[in-house]
Amino acid sequence: MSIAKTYNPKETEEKWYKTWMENGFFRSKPNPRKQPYTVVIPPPNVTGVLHMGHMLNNTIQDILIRRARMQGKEACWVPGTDHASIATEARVVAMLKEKGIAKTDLTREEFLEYAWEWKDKYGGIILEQLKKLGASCDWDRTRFTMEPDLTDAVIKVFVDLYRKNKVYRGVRMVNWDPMGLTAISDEEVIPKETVAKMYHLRYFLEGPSQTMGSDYITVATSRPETIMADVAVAVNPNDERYKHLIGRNVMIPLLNRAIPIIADEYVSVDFGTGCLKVTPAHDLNDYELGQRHSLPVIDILNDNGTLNEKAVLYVGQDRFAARRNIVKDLQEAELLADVKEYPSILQTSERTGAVIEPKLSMQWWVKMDAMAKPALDAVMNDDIKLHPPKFKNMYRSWMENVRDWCISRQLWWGQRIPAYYLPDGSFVVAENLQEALDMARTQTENPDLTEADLRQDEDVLDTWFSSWLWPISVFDGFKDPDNKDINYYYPTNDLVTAPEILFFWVARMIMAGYEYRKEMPFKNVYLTGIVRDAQGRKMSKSLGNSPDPLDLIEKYGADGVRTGMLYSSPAGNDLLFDEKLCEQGRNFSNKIWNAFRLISSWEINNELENPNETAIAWFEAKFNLGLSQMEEHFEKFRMSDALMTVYKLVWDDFCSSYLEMIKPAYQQPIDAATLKATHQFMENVLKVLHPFMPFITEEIWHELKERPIKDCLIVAPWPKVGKVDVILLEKMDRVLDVVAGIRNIRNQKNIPNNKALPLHVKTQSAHYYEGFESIITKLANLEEVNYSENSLENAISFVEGPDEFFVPMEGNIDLAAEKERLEKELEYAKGFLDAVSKKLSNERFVNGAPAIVLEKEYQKKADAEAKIKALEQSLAALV
RNA sequence: GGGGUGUUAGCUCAGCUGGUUCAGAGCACCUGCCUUACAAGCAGGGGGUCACUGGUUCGAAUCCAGUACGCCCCA
Repeated sequence: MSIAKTYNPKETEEKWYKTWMENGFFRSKPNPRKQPYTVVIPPPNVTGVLHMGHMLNNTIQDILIRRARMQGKEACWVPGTDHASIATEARVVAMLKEKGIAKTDLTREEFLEYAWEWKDKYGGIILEQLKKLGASCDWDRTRFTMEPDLTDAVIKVFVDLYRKNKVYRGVRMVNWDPMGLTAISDEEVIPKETVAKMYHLRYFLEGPSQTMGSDYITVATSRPETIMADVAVAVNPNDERYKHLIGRNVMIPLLNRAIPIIADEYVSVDFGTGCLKVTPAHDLNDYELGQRHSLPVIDILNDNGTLNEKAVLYVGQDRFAARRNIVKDLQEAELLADVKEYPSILQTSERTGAVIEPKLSMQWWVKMDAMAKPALDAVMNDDIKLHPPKFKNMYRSWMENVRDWCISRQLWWGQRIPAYYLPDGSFVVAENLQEALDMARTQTENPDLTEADLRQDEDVLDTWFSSWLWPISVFDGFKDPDNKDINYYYPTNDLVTAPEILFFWVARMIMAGYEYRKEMPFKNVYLTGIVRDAQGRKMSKSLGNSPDPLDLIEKYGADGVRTGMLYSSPAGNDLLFDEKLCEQGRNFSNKIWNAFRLISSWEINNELENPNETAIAWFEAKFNLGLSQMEEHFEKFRMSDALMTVYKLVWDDFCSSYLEMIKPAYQQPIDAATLKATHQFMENVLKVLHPFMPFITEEIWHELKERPIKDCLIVAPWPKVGKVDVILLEKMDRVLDVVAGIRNIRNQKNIPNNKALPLHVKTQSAHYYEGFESIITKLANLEEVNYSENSLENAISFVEGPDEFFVPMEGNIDLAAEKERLEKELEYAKGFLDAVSKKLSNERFVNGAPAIVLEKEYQKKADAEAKIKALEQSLAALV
């Protein structure tokens, strides 16, 4: 049989993904005999297409799931998408616009019809893409945050929290787009750097002036047109300039309304004039300041950005026209002291380009304090572990200063808030209209109320208000709180997500978990870094620096891309992605492929003795050591290190060392025992590689020998760590160093590899090399090995441990160079001995250091002395 | 402004509660090889004042303080 010289991922990937699906290997159902291992996917946005962040995140989840599955756990990875109200609505609005339809022309119902149509058409793309990556999700469990069951859950929770007084209605500052006449989210606000003008205005003190010339204070503002909404002037309590004025009143320029001077730490002394006019209706910080000091709120703007009658002056003018006019009037009244330019950031609307107006409006909120408490404790006491733990601090500072959560959005795509307003202005909150009507009738004592009298809230709920229920709702834990699935799979095990949403999402899931299941939603949170380009820039569509993951898979194979993603992604650190990493991944695939080719090319000869016992015992030890290191990395969620451990185990130990040791001469057969052991090793190697590189390993698993189709690697048992023969490993380390020493001589002296060399070993303990001689001979291509207690003349030598190795050169030696090399080595050894001796002659060290350390130092000293002696003899022999 | 976190080879990072010849790995680089598993490869090699300054200690990349620079979160 002939096997392709390079691995061909494409058909392999399709074939095995299909086979895994057909055999239901991804599927999971509660199995009391097995330990559950559960991961819920961070639901990608339905509008999304696969980007590098998803690649990293889902590769990691797949690795965890595949390993758990092989470990014999009931592995369940639940996939799904979230409805992404803002993004999806924007997408649908754009699509409608192309068709010449404006959102305002449609009713809510008509719009939603278009939106669902859009979702059905495009919403599944990203999940299909995940399959290309090899993601072994239980696709039968795919959920969507706006599907009926999950919507019911959201409504139920809203109503429940409202009744527990944890949801309330209150005023909040939103980003108002006066042109689009809608509130928009922070994400839709585009900051633009501009040079703004700072106007210095004179506010005269109320009452009789004390001294001439100091009877006013100067307030700096960039928005003079809002002075009519002023309710106070604030100064820093430590500001010597104004301390004496705190508590007095000043008059608003032009308007001549009196407002108080108040003191607040918020005001910075060195910005502007140190006097801040407080306009709670038109600035978020001012609003909070106003709340702290119980100041009134005067809103002087209409929704379209013109001034209303509360402004008294400039009524009906647009805010910018009003600004021009008031500046002129202030100047004429000599109330404008100065105008200064300063760099500022202007917030504009992504939709219309209009300057955003901070505007107070009625919103729905979730009270956070009570729910935050158990969620904070769970993380601080490590019930829920964050990986890496450095995020604990960040988590704590956020949870300790948590603000109430605004959950209403002025959109249509999403779950409509189940609050129903009555004709008298009051409202009821209920799971459905019928219930709402009953409540309304009771509340108003008016049995004649009809459905038509109720008006449901126009807003929808924040998408996070769906996502925070995800680990519970995907198992129908709200619909049926005691069902088999939720009881078995919850709490889930590991969550893999990005640090940016630690608060938005992770913290809130923890809150929901304790609120509704009295239990954490997951035990570990693995936080991945941000995928950046090689220059460290965040990958983004606008920069165009993000490769298309599917192109990469096409080019390097899914296995290659998976390993490429992982090579440089320590937990929580950003990953500087470079296509070269995928290339490295592909090369690794190829390496594995060729190891397989070699093994499968061997003909067996049952007559032969096994000459490879040492090599076999060694690799077994090496494998067990590697496996145990890998398990340790997995325990700590150090995926990159786990991969690197296998990488080196496979490439260096298995391929470069083990296979070279046992490889029969060209076209020679191999003995049965060695072949059997090697097959076993190969299978074990494939197993530990499988979570990282599922496709190639499954392919080789089946190529290696005929197996029934159900006997797939994906469900093969994970190897257990066996005994590690440490002594054997140590000996082989020295042996391989000897081999490297000889190869080095070859390199330096340009001796071709196919020329066999004699080796002379000067040693007191030739038996040390028993069992290894054939290995050294084979790897270094020797013709003979001699042992003696003497040096050899006319040879190049090197020292390993207590022994010295000589390769005769028949006069082909550069004596001077050789001498220099040995002297250099000798000098280093002497220096080292000096340092050790000094340490050992230091009484305080000898008294203070633990016995183990001392012992090591004495050993070091003895080794160094032996080495020096050997080197000196070699030098002597040179002459 | 507040808080967090980091600075180790050209790049990306390990280095746990101070103590092995401790200064490491992968990639990149240099040299020599198309040696019938693999040039997507093999063999070998060079490369770092562990950001800076001071302190604790018999001993510091590791602990402490300060400085510089970077990143993240919140305002």
